[in-house]
Amino acid sequence: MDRYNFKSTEEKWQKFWEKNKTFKSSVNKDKKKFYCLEMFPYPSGKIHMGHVRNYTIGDVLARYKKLQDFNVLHPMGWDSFGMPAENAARENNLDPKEWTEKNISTMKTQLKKLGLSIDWDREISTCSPDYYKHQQLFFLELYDKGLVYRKENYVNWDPIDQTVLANEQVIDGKGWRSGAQVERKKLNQWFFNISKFSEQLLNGLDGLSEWPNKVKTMQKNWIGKSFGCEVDFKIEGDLPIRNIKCFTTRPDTLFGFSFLALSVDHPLSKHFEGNPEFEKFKNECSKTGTTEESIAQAEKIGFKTILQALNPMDPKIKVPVYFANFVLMDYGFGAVFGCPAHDQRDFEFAKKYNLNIKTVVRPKDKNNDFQVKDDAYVGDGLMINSFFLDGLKTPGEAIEKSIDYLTKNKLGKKKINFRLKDWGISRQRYWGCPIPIAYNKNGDIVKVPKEMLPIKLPEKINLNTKGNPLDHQKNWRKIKIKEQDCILDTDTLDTFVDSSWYFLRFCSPKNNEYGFDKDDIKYWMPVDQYIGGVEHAILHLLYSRFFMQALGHGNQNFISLEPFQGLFTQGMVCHETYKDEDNKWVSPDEVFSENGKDFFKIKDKKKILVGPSESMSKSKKNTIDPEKIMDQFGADAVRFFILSDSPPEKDVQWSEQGMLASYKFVQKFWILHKRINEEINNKKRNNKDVNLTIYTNKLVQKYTSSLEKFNMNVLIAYLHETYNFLIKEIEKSDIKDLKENYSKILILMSPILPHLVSECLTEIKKNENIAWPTPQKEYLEEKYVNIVIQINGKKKSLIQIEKNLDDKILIENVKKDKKISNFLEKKSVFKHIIVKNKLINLIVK
RNA sequence: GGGCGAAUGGCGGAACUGGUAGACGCGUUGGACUCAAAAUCCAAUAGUAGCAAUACUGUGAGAGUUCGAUUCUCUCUUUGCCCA
Repeated sequence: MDRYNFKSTEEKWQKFWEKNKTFKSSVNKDKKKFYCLEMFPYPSGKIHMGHVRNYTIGDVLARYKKLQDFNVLHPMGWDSFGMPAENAARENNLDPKEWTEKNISTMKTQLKKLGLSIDWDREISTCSPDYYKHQQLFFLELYDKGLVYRKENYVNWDPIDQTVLANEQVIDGKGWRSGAQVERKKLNQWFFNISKFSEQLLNGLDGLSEWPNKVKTMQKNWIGKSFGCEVDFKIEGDLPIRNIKCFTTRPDTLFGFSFLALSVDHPLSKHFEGNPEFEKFKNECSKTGTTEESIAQAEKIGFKTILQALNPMDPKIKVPVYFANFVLMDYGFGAVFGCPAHDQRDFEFAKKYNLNIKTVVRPKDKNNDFQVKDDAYVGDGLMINSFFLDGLKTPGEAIEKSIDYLTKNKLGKKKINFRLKDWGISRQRYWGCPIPIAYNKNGDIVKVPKEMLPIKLPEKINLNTKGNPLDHQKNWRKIKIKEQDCILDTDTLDTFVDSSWYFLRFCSPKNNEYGFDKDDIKYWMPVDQYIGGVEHAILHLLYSRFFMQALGHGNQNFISLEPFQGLFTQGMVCHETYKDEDNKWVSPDEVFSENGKDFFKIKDKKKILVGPSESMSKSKKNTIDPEKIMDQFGADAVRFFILSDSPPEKDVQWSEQGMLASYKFVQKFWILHKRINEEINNKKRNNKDVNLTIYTNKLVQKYTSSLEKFNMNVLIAYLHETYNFLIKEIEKSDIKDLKENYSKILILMSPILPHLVSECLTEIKKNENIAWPTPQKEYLEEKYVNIVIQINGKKKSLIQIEKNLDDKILIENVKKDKKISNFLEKKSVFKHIIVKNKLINLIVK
């Protein structure tokens, strides 16, 4: 018999879908819509297995919903601005645009080869002026709403590359590329006022019932709402400063107050300018990066001032005021009060500068003499040495009472603080969306008028310059706005901005006037199911949620405030890692094994060290090229395998044997199909065997519910099971039933194996309608049931018996069972528990 | 250090609201076909004892709730992710 030719069949169907625009979508208010979206890829060159997994999961869902007669929107685009293009271009003397476009074209071909049900007419690319023009307009809109502002801020500065680094580009305090010690530097930067929406973004999470709790918790922690207190400290000393405000979440520990620490950027610092000691200290501070981690790890250092701060709880207690490297100006008020006994960081600082350490909280199991010794005590407990707070539980009672006291005496007040900071969106890069802002001769901000948008990036420029390449584009920078000579801002937008609204653009990708059409998004939004990697759990998802808030801010026409109704985060694709004797990574292509345990290099037969399975990455060379695999086994088999071995939310191990098994399934299913088709067309059999009908109806039910729950690996198990069942049933079943049930089974399979099934269905169903089956209740109910017989809760036997049998008759039957009667010979039953149609438990003594 | 999750055969993993643990796949073993191999097909496959029917043990460890716990509660161990 002919083997299944996946190559020609897959090509045939892909052409068919493209020619017939099978997956084209348009607004149709008579139908229920389903917006299925996978995170769009960065066009890095080729697709990788992570994409295959992500897009297969999404495609299965999209095809399933389409078969359920939803109006499905399933688009695809390119997150095409970003550093890799600029780096690649610089290294190989290329143009980022050409590099990006070439990659897009390669990857698009590869995605089409996977057989995805994408509406390619809606394809977008964020680096296209057609896209970023609207983004520039959004920027101006937000500027008008007061949600964009400019301020001086610290950045991670690489002194060798003369460039700003993102936090993740700082590794162990050094630049990822140059290896230079990263410095803190002040730069003028644009910010989105995301913190204005902290409360809304936090509360919005409660409504997202179809999001994983894990992601919601991560966002919650990131937003970091804390209840605390604003405290006013009176200051004594020779400077014209009489008080300093500070925020704290632990006002209960004020009696343990032993120093006040200020950021070197605190307004007070202006009194120390020119002081060489202070300047030296400030310089020292700038050597610490800006991440919370680097600050936590850095040695705590301080600069003592001549000032003294008074304890608001007891003004007789006076403590020194320091500048310290671990206090940042953008948290609280740039000032923290030090309580060394109950904060490890303060503890280290106090030890270093020999400051008083007074214990004010004791653990519940210690008495009032408890003294902090080698480490701060940061746990819960009871207050001690704190006058009117003594004996109160902390946190809780003690915090409440201390805030009451401060409020009554006008020394402070309750305050809510958020950890979420405003979103810095300026990047000193070329390959990004230009900021539509210019400056006149006086340096005033001048908005680029709407008619002049887009501000296009200059093309084919020299990238081998220090710092921001756009700084060197003197001609490009010149712009005349309302008769004024201005120069353009040279920063570009963080690429997270590009991805914060692309899901809106997909609703109206061709709209020239605005980023989207109001009616289109009213119909399509929100995204019903969003699918992507958990690595975007915080930033991308939070920024997108912010963007919806910002667009809706003061705009009654914009209703949909949460962009993603359902969220699914899939796990990574892993593979074993290989190293040769020189400790160099070796790719799976260069390795062979005869027994699956010992591996050798193909080239020189030398032994290979097998390392643990890790997520596929180019640096560890443990990647598998999806295109090669598709050429070898076909898209359907790859789709089948990538879903088969693990639940989609967990990591999956790539396995050559598993891949081969999936390929074999496709092949043997085709043979089965040929046999069934032969039966249907040439045999006449009319009998009352309902086994197949019962099986199919049960399958429809459990298959659909597993699919709804994203248990795709279970779907694959059901398909194997179904194959094993069909092969036995094929010559027994009534022909009409065979056709009907087999058609249903094919439709269940079609989201996973779309090419194979399309081919099979044309033979079986000819021109008949194709729709997702629903189970027929009469076949789900059974006459006979299996009753488990337990004795003292342990399974001893199993009987098949009529359904809904009377308890008495059931017990009689149970006692007749050989195994049970043997067991009961010397014992007596004094109780029984019956779970209807399932189980009987005899309690025996 | 804090938060969240996970732990089931040789391996990946199933198990509905507490009710037959190990579905399905991989691997392994035996058999059929073949001169032979590959492919394919059939069978077995949690452990221990037994020729066998069968019996006992068994879901990281320990306790608890229950007629009954992989599932619920507590403690611990290991591990993953996120935040620090």
